[in-house]
Amino acid sequence: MSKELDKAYEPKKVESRIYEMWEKSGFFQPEADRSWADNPNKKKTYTIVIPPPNITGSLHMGHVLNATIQDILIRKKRMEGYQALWVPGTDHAGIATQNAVEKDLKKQGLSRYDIGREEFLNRVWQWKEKYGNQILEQLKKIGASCDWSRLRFTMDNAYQLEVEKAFFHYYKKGWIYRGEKVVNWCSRCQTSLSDLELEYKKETAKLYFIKYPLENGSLPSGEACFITVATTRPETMLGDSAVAIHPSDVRYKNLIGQCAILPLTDRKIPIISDRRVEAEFGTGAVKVTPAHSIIDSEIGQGHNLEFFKIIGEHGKMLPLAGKAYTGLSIADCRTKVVEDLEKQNLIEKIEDYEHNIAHCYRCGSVVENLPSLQWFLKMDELAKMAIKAVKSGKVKFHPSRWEKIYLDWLKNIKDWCISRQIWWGHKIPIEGVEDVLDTWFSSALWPFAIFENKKDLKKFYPTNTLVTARDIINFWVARMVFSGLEFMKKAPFHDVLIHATILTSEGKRMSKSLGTGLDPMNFIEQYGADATRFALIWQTMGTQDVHWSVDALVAGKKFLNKIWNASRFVLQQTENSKSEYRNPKQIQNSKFKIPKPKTQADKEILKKLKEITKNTSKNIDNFEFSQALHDLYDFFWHDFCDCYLESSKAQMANADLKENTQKILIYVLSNSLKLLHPFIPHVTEEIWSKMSFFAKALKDKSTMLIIEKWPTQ
RNA sequence: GCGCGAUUAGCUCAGUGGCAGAGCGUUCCCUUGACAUGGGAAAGGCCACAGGUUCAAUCCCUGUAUCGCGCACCA
Repeated sequence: MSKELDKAYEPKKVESRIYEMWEKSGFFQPEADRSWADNPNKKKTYTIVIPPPNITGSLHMGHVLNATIQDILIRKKRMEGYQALWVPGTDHAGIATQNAVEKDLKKQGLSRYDIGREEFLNRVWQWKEKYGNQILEQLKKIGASCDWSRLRFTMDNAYQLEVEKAFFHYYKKGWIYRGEKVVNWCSRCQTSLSDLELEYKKETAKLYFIKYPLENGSLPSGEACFITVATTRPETMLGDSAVAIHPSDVRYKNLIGQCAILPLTDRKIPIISDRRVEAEFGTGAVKVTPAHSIIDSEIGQGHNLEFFKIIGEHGKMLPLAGKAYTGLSIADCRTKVVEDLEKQNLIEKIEDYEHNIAHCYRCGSVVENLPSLQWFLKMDELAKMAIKAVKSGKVKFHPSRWEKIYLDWLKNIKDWCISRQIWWGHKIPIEGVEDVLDTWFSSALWPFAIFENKKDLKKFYPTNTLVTARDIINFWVARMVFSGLEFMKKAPFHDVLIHATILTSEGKRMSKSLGTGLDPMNFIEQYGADATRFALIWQTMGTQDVHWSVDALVAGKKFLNKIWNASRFVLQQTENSKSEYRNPKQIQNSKFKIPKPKTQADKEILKKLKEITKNTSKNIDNFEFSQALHDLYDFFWHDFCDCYLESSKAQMANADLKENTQKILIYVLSNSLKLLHPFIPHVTEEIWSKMSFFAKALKDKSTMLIIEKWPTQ
């Protein structure tokens, strides 16, 4: 026979049909009825909230790995009888989405200012309708068993209320304040940025050594009459308020308290000492520009220096820079300042210098420092809470080394600039303010803000496991922890699983702009979702980054075919059997007896099955997914197919052994399918349904593998 | 500057204080009734380098090199 199963496994014929079947069954919802009784975990919940992808893009390889891991965890818990809930959703992603829509507008020759705030926001919502769900459809394609009835978006009405509540909660505590501080400013996005939103890129620049004349004309030695400072930003000298040196720097000891004449201006600026100056850098004397450098602003505050804001929000020089420079771009101003200094012979030398320049993480423009009126959230108490949660073990990182990234950031944290001067986002709920909140302010509330009704909140919060990528440990994980502690009095999750990053086969970062990105949808199209899941998990051993290789996909495809054909064999061999073991009702019955071995081969395979059952559970619980999959692969391919299936052929020719062998075949296959199901759900469900077909029980959805009882021995 | 990770077969990676492993690739044999997307066999490794601990080190310790990644500085 083989009219029921094709000779080769063809995912395209199967996957979308199976997914629809699951969706219709309602089994993605934790409330769904289970067919089997005496479930010890019936009252327990197991919850995962998805890291909500941005509404700007489509899934990349990292998303697929991320989702596959969550799906493995959820599917196993579901089969163990838990009320397993995986909440899906998307993030409005303030700057990122706004930029995407602006780019779209630009094609029509428009800017957001041309159409105004209201119309612009309309367009963003239209964008969200159009593209926002694309990524969710892709999640379905890979088999993610999310509860779609609980789909959330960070700008849902109910969610907006939670954000407002959170804002006022902090506000009333006095933890949110408004102030003029020197912040990171992206002059393209026209908004402030937090420290985390900066990306540093190495660049070769010029280091200019500029001579500042001393007020009294000469050093006590009577030789030089300048103090030389080194800078890569000569144009910012127009906003200098001081020259600073390290207090213990003997070279300049006598100059402290004196003044220098700031060239190109008519200002006298004091020479001060400050421990933050590094004596080894440049000449050891540094120009202090309080308005355009964060560290200088701290020095400036400490010494009561004047702040000259000479660079504006659009990256143009302001009047305080002086008449000759007003209106120039930063680059033009630099050229002119250098020329003017050279005319006066005030440039001592120019050296090449390699350093890091801050760029906007969303648009890539160079970030300026400038004083700006912004909202801040006090971080000292919140950071303490978040540190304690990890140190006390209430929140656990896997692998634990990521704790350090988290703790180091929190230990040295500054107040969080939470206002952004963009239009798309949660408006700051204070009269007369046009700013919106940093997108991460709302993401930080995700694990509880998604539960709109109190019953759900009580039942599913705190969640169990957070599965995410390392680059948002501080952006997101840390902020969720303190938000959860502050608003819910409980950390939002217990385990934080930081998974591998998927790199190209050369070990390069996958990136659209570099053209090194691979679209996982192409793999799913060509090899199927199960093979893609297999390939990702197969390669993600330990927590090392993965050098993506198509070989693993091929291996996955072959393995699926192997399972398919082994199943075909077992079904053929048991087609006319009267064994109760063919009946899924029996298979799923917890009282289902383990067949008795009659031969050495029987004994071997049953022993191996017992081992693999134990190990698979253990490995999944320890987040060792790849190990679990490798072991299952070995077991199924070598122990079951190469050894037992071959032995079974002879055994079935023996009338005394035939029926018992059939029982064992069915037993081992059905347990294998269960163990494999979290990893490769479609093919296993499809085969399972064929087994049901032989028992003429297809119509009963309670026989679906997705809710089968997870094997325990 | 500080820290983290890696270095094992041609490639991608597991692994263990006591004969070195997988997938893919390569070579040879097998068109046997689940599967040629298969089966059987084989070749291929000074486990980065140098010291140390040990009866024994690829594994533990110290150092070096190379690659990758964070953080800080980035005047």
